[in-house]
Amino acid sequence: MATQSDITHRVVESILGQRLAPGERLGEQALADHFGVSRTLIREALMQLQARGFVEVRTRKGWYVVEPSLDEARDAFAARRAVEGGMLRQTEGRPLQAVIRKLRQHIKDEEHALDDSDAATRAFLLSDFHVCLAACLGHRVLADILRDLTARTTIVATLYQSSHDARASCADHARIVDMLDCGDIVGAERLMLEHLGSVESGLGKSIPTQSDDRQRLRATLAPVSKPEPRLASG
Amino acid sequence: MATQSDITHRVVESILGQRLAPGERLGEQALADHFGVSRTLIREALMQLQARGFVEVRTRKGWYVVEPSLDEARDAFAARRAVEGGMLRQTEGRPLQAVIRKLRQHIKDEEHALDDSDAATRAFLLSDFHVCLAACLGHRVLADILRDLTARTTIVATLYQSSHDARASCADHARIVDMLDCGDIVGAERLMLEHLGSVESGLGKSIPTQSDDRQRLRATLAPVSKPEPRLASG
DNA sequence: TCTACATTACTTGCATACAAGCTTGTACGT
DNA sequence: ACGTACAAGCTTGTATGCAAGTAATGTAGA
Repeated sequence: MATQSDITHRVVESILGQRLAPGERLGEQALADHFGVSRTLIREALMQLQARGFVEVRTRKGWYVVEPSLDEARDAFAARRAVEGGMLRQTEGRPLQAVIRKLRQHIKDEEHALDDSDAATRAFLLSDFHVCLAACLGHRVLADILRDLTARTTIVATLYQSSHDARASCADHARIVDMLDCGDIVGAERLMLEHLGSVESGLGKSIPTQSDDRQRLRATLAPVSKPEPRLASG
Repeated sequence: MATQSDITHRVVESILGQRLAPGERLGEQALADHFGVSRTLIREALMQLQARGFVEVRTRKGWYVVEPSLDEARDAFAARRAVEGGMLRQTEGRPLQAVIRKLRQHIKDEEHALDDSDAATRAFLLSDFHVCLAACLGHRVLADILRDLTARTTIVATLYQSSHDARASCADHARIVDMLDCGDIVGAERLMLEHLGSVESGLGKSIPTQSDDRQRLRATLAPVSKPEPRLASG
């Protein structure tokens, strides 16, 4: 038996792990069956996710993971630059030893995941670094905000097939922490902005077609030229 | 007949207008009766408001407007400093004429409200300035975030009876826009941080009593010393 | 008079039932 | 053969009903 918290957590985790694709349909009954609860609970969870900007409802048609436009995608990155840049700048003159220790541990986890873990874990950890940074700095509200913002940019990255490499992101993170360790806050802020910029610049290479349904359909109906490595079954 | 949007909007507006006090109880049936809908819709709206951090539910007891602790209050202000400071800094080198024109109009509205309008409108406009700033700069996501953040600090201000004057805030806003007009972004950022700091510094003078119910009761039962100008009825 | 306990009223938690609408499939008319 | 009208099934939207728990009240006993 699952609670609303379980449901919302699982959905957010799936988004952060890039297992839930933008435009994907979330049927109430299907979710209810999956979690073993009634549609009421599912609905309440979806409402919360809607308020956080993860899903949207098309009346009498269904719930869908949001599909940000290119403008909205850029807006989300701009928001992250403002928030994360501003946050770093506000830390000027604070003791950071404990923070740095925790962040180094997080980066170690990222590196391990690069070799060992699945793509979902990798994507999750890379996003979680930014949340963790806020949390380590004692910013609870900003941590919550960044969880939602990174999820949004993760959706964007999934949608526009960001070309940015996981290893590059991890290396960026390490450099940021190094800079913090030097006590160079402004430098760390600069690196953070560059990091976000490079992730964003991987976007826009492939623009999705109008409606997701159409896009989905088109992708499904073009199996010949599709560059997928191999198909497990079917 | 009201939709969820109506309900959430009205609640948020009431919070921004300081008509809904922190700790205030929101009975599902009472809201349902008020809006002329069933508890289901009310519940869904409350779930959204919960996800946005405005209300919390105590199981089998009721829904309440959140009552941030002093720590949470400071955290909210810290978040606003990071977000609004970072946002301003990101505007470096952008044309601001149209933005400044809109903000000047907004400040005019604030000044009018200082003389003519009720306290709710005043409080709403003062908060809305910050949302408007984000929106004028083209930051939709940040505007949404700031709407929630300003609401949270408004709750805080209500709870801790911030001593900061509406006129002072309005003057601060005007100075910030003037600084933007000079093209001095960094100066505007500094003024913004000072503004937020002075609002925050009005806090903590009076610590609220234990339970809000008792506090509310006490306020209700002390009509003699209550400094309200007049009572419309009852 | 004070305390312990049962009862009662009230509130949320969750599921189910029904209404409204969209999509799809089919048959009929042209 | 083609287009339209109609009907069936599935999905969301909303209300209602019942279960579970809390707080308050009244009552009996010391």
